[in-house]
Amino acid sequence: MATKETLNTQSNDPSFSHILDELQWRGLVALSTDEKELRAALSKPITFYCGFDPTAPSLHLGNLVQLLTMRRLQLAGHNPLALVGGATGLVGDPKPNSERTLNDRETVAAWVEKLAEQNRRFLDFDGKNAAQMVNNLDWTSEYSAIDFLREIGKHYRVGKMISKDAVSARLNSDAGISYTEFSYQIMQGLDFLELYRRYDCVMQTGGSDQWGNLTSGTDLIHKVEGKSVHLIATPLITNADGKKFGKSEGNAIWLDSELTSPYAMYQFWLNTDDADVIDRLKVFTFLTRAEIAEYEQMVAEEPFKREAQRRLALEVTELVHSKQESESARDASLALFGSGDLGSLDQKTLSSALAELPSAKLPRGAKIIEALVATGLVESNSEARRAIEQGAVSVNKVKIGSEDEALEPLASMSLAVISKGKKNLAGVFFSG
RNA sequence: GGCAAGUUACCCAAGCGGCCAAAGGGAUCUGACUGUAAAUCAGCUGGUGUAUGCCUACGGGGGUUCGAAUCCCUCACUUGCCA
Repeated sequence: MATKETLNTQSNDPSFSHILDELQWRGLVALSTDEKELRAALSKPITFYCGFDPTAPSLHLGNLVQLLTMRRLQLAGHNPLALVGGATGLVGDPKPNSERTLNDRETVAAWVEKLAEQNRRFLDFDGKNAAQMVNNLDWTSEYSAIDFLREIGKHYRVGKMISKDAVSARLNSDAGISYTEFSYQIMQGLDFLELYRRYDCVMQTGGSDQWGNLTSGTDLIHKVEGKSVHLIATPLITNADGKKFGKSEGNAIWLDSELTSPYAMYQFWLNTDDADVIDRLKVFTFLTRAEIAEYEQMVAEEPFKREAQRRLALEVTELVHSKQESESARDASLALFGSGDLGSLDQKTLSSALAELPSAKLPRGAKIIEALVATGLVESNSEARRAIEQGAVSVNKVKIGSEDEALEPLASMSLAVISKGKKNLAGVFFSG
């Protein structure tokens, strides 16, 4: 993968003497099992795992928190197992408000492949403490219902299962909960047990919203094997303004460049709130404590320069995509937002900037409305008209007053920049 | 298995024969102010495009009626109580 070189540049901050100290400083430990024991366990190389369920064709920023936590642990000498939920994805973990719709087996299997592929870009699968990929379908598919109920189910008390947040929230909601989703915690417990047996895996990491499912495994191992194993739960990343983190225009930010372009990724991070940017640098970059302290000062003294946001955007875009794509995204952002005068840019700069944006090929003389729809800036003609009425639409940075105005190419070029609002830009390439 | 209540747009939720493309929140989007920030204020939010039109939409299907989100039947799902 193109990001192998990026992996090689990563390291933990040597100013921390214990990996747990660094994780805590980065705000990555929301909950954990007994800290003393955890600290002791982490002082020598251990094997740990984190699971990713195939609920979509790509991982998103929430998963990136997990991936980076795993990577930091790997850099500290521990052995990561990246688990893809070929089995748990067929069942579905309980969401707080609604029952999931089951995806068919082919879809889940295809998504498993995609998630596995993405995992390979964030962890090192070569070298001395190489990561390994595991799929829980490998050990669950061989269980018969009877074996499952006798060997695993017997260790679970319904009272305790019901009291877990994810389940009780659903029991108290209108949606209720199916037996299928109710059983999810048992499957996750089984995963940990199997990995403990097969790989001597003694720690699991995951999101704090999964705490109930994480403890399912430690409890099971304690009962069956009489051993204490460990957990680290990362906090749910939230924004200072209370809005959901990791969404842009209501859509998730995906790690797959087909779903979220490097440019969109860069823009997302560039728009990080001042109040959040330092926390984000800690969680999503490998900058050291000292470097981040410098940015903290910059944010306090000259927030309008947005140095921290720029660095954050560049770093994370490189991490998720590549150095080259990250720099292109940055250059495109500078070109399109910078001077305000697109005419001063040469065709080459502008073309490469537009390549980062959604775009459409249209015949000369096409209507502005057509361009808005064709580029995907709006979803319907009505929405396009509404946007124009609201004064949201510009062509080549010049505001459009009426839908009848001509869609002119920029200067002597055969392209135009069309925008809805300040941040939604698209390119139009004229043919003929 | 029985009884009761419920299923409304992205989410919550009102409406209980015509004035319903559906109140009110929330969320997204847009404008102003700014730093591509936050906060604040304002506006939009089914489609078609200009027709007091038409199409689609109040869980699915069927019916009553000039007219149904609203009444009836039926199916599915959800919740609660009883078994």
